[in-house]
Amino acid sequence: MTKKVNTDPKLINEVLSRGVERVYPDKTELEKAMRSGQRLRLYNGIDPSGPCLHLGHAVVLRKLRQFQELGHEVIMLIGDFTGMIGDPTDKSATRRQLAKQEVLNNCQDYKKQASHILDFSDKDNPVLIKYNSTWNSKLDFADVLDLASDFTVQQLLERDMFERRVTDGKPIHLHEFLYPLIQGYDSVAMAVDLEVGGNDQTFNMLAGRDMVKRHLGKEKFVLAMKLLEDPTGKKMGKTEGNMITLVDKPEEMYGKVMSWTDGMIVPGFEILTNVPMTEINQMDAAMKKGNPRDYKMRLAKEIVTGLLGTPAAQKAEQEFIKVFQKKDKPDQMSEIKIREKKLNVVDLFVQTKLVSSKSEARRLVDQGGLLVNDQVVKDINTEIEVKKGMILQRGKRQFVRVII
RNA sequence: GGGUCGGUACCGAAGCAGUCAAACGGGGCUGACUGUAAAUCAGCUGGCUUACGCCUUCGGGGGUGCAAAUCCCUCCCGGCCCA
Repeated sequence: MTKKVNTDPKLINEVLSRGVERVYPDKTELEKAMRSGQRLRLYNGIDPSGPCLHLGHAVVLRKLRQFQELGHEVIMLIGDFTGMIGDPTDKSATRRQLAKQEVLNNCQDYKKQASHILDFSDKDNPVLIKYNSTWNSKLDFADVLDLASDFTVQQLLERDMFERRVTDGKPIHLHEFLYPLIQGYDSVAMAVDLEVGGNDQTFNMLAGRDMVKRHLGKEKFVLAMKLLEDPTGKKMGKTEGNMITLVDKPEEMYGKVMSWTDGMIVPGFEILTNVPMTEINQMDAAMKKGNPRDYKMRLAKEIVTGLLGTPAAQKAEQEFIKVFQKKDKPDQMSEIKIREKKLNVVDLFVQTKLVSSKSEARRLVDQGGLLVNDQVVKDINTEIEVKKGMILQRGKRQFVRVII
């Protein structure tokens, strides 16, 4: 506890309000603690359900980064234990082993991906990585029962997700029910002062707060972040295809941001960039008169810059203007070797993997969605002479270059 | 343990012997339009086939029948109620 933390009230206020949905028990209490010079230990837990972190994670990680910069002790917790028992359909032992391997694989790259945002190698105050299997796998049944006695069934049922499932007559598995306990125990095991997470995690984070109070006799603050979504509640690319992951190419990131609804622009600036709030408010006002597209382009550029740096962002923007505004071709596209000299369109596109089946290729030809060197293919019987450098295109955004 | 309802395509959800590759909604794809890859509108959305048509699919397995997602048997999984 010799390390100094920054107690600048203005900075603290910014950290505790920007992109923040709510602080529990309340903001002033946490503010007081931070101003006192106390070095807080805080963390965010990541569920290793997929191989890639995405922008939703970035929102929370960015908040952690701000705490790191203030000098607080930041932990990135990987929920490898919780992740392993996560899927209720996996019942057999062999499947569970597989799941374990998968979870490990998923975790592997998290550090690398998160290092776009967090600093793990800072000499004075690096972000620490922990795995919750470290302590969870040591608990025995008696320990679990002891922890379980902290809560009543009614308390756990309060979670809206459970409530809904009960009214819908959907199953709730017992281990899902215990999730808040397991997650809450992380807070106890690490003896943290603060947990940061998305507001969808509020229930679990608060369960942890209760447990810390009971077992360690201290306050654990909870900071719930706003989620990445349109203010109208419209979800923002939550489906896999549209989710922006931290391993996406800059061009992809930029393009995906551009496909967000206009309503996402202001929240996006708030939670994913460092553009000052005053400026964001100005833009908000200006946007109502002008063309939101330009502000969205700035947002896309800011986001890519924040994650991958300025050069990448500039390139991505140029590419976007080229391909989508001027309807030109991208500079780089994937390439494929074709052996045959002459092929039917359908077979040709199947080989490039631009389409997944012959039927799909036929459908797309019907719809005018397949192009060879800018020419729309009109007839599925068309024979194509395969030439080097030939450009095959599906729809507006998928290209492949033939290299023979 | 008893009763009862249910398991359908990527997801949600209709269908309950032939006209079912299976309504509808979401998602995805393509097109038109546009300031955008937004919104809106239109089409498409199991596979093979130029097409006629054929093949695979409705929890698993086995039956009945000219014909099954639809009926019967059995197994697996779940909801609700009773104990």
